[in-house]
Amino acid sequence: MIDNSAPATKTPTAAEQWSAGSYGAWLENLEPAPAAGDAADRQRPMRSVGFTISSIGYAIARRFHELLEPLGLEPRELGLLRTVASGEGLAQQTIAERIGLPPSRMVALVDTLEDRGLLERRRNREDRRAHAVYLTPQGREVLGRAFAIAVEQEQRLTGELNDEEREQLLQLIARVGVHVGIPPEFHAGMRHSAMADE
Amino acid sequence: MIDNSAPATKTPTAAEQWSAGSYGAWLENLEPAPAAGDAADRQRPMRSVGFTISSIGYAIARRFHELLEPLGLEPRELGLLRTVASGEGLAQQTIAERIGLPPSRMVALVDTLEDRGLLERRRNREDRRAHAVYLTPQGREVLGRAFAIAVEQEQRLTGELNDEEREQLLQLIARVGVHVGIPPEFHAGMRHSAMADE
DNA sequence: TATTGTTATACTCTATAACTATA
DNA sequence: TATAGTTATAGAGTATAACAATA
Repeated sequence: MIDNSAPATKTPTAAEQWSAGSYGAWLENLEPAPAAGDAADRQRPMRSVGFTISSIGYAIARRFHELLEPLGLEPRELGLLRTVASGEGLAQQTIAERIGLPPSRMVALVDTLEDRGLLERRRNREDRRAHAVYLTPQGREVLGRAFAIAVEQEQRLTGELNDEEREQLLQLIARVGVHVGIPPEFHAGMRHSAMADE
Repeated sequence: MIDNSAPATKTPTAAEQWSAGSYGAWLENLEPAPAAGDAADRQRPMRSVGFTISSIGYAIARRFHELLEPLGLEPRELGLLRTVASGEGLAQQTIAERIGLPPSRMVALVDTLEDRGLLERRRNREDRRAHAVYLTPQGREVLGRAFAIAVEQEQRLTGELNDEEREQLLQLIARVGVHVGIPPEFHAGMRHSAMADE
């Protein structure tokens, strides 16, 4: 049996946020969906910009996740490695704050990467409460390989666009993104507080 | 303590897929990230098409989730309502298959919407194992309101684009989407089997 | 008394598989 | 024996808050 008492004001999980259903599908016409049984109609791509960006964006992120698997690296772990690389010696919680993660979640995240020898914690001498986080040489190497994978995917994705089209696409998306607050440095999925008010 | 024995071959959760970190951030240069402490640099938008689409797409879906809250409707529930509307009287598991959900998950989903009076189950007379699912008048009304919300968001998102630019954007994204398998009818986040092989 | 990092805990979402009732 | 739907269960991911060490 299901508890259905309250409409739930809680923080939405990533899964909830992403299963956006097919909200833009009606934008073509007022029929709520293509006729049942007509498989061809159901294959017709959506004409909603919002729906299309979020759906394809989801597929791209999932694909990247798969591409990263040979490295044994989760996208979130990669995000952490990169953040550490951007300022080695930062305190654990400073990093957590920067990428919008609660400190308690950082612990396990850093643990696994430290166990794999990709980064290391050192006690800060001036404030012995704090852990300064550093990349290991191996961490730097893995970071480089992940970089190469990202570049490859980008090239595959945009391979058939010429430079002008690619620039055009980036600018058009950016103009759409303004209305949800362009997520600047870190992927919007990494933190839950990046939403603009609109 | 964390079990870090295996690199995890399991099905990634939506959260894992989405927290793509900032994989495209390096595409501008080989520096793994803007210099620490330089807040202005960290605000600089990414120049990676893949990163940008997935990050903004995430923000759009999350925003839509928020916009839907006054209706007390989750995006996934909306997806179900719409699918039911596209073929009323379909069996529960037929719908599940169509939107790529395991039958067991359909149960609670239909339960909550039935409890709220938005749809109803009727026993199929010819096969009394099957539940035919129908919208109620109230369900139809909520569907209409959700539709209006989706249209509003689309207009806000693309308000400053003219028709030509909007069409251009859709086509450019579609050309990128080909490489991850364009999710046609349902949002890629709704099912886990929509990935193309590339 | 406040802060860094850690651990404990409780809650949600999920897939799998066992179960029932019909066929 | 197979299928539609349901329920039970176990696992992962998460946020919150209590905790220890240090300031």
